[in-house]
Amino acid sequence: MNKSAKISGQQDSGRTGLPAHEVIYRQLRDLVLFGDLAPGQPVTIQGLTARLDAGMTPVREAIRRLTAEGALEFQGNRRVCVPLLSADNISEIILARQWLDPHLTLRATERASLEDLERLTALDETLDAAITKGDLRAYLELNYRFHKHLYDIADAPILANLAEGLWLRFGPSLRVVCGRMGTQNLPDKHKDMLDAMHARDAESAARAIREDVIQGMEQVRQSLESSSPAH
Amino acid sequence: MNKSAKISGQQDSGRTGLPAHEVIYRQLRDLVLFGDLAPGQPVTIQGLTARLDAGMTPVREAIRRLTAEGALEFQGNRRVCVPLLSADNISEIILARQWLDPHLTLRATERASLEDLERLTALDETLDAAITKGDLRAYLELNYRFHKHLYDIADAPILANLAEGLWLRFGPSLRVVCGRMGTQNLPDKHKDMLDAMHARDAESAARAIREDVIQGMEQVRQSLESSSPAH
DNA sequence: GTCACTAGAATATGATCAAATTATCCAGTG
DNA sequence: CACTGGATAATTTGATCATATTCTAGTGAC
Repeated sequence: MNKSAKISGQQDSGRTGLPAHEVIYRQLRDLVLFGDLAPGQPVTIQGLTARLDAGMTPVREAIRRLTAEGALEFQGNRRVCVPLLSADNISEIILARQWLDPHLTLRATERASLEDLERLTALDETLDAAITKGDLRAYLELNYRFHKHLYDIADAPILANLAEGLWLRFGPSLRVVCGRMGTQNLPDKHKDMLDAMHARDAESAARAIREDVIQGMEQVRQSLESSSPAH
Repeated sequence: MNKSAKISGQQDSGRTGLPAHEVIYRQLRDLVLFGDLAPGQPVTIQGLTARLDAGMTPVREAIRRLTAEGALEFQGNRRVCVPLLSADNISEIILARQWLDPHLTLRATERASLEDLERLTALDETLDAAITKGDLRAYLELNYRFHKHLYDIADAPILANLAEGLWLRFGPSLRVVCGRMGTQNLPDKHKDMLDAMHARDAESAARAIREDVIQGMEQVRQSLESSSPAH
């Protein structure tokens, strides 16, 4: 009678057809991406099983994936934490995005359908609303989704994957910096970019995105530089 | 008497202090990197537990990590396989490496110690020996280690990580192409690059690496293009 | 300040359930 | 009578959990 007890075994306590480790991965990724986890904060398996109400195995696998993507960091002694980026690290990310984002924008401009342009415009308007309302969390998520949609349009899965990995790396630091400075003087070259895309002027669109990236990331770099000045 | 049987529970049947999942990860990564796994080949968890003589959990985690890095691919229906790259995929990788590798070489030239240069020279000589001997596997491994060491010298962990991820993606395809063409007309601009590094001519070194990358990767792209000609 | 001990967290295993692929069989047709 | 097509059964493989084991770090005593 107890031999066939409800030991469970598998998934889908929710309604999705997705495996649990996939669901947990996405939840944890969003936690990192939108700054719900602070840089330097330890990430424990048991803490996440409690926080996300999940089993140990799915949480383990999600942590492994995020670690491989650079969103989390092995601390040597089997501990995992959210990485603390140095100013040099940010410089690397700036360099990479300075090349990746314009290139993807170039391709996106050539391929974007009218629906795509409408979707981007709508996202940007919601983004503006979040800024004026001072809703930091919404800003971070919408800004990500704006760029993410741009990547998707570009139809270059590998390059887009690289770019997304960079977002995972600077997400926590971005949150800290924005939280420190408020949502006022945030960069928004999106309008210029959208105008250029509508005109199918790929070069101008790429240039606008490049400025958007540099402006935003330089603020992060400078903030990081002043908060940990000496080595 | 059997209750306390050798259920084991943990690691270190070898001698290393590394956790099993780390060891398995490296083994599986090398399998992908050096073409021991063919593109399209299914990767089963139970197959690997048998092949690598490991438990299920470490194998699972290794697969998750490699999947996150793009070395393996979820096939939707919970199956995992080695990715089959299209010519477009290779084009993306060429673009990225065309930017990444020269940049890293630039930095490496500025930072390389004499020991580093000696090590690179030694690696390249062993590489030449492998080519003349026609030892494909050794060529693949040494070529990787040559570039990897270059990345390490550059002292840019994030950019280096991106570059290594690209190697994982084209490793299996590279093996197929090289196996088809033999080890004769393989690119080797390493000599020019090393001369430039010795002279601390970073620009020339970067240019040499760029040609090396383009030559090698273009062969892969063209091979991919002819083997799957239609859209 | 060093060392032993303890508490807590991570690693790894095997058992068990679920799903997907493969193999098998039967019916209907040329 | 041989052959194709579809449905069902069997096997293989993946997903998840509970638990045992081991390592790390923190605590207190000497």
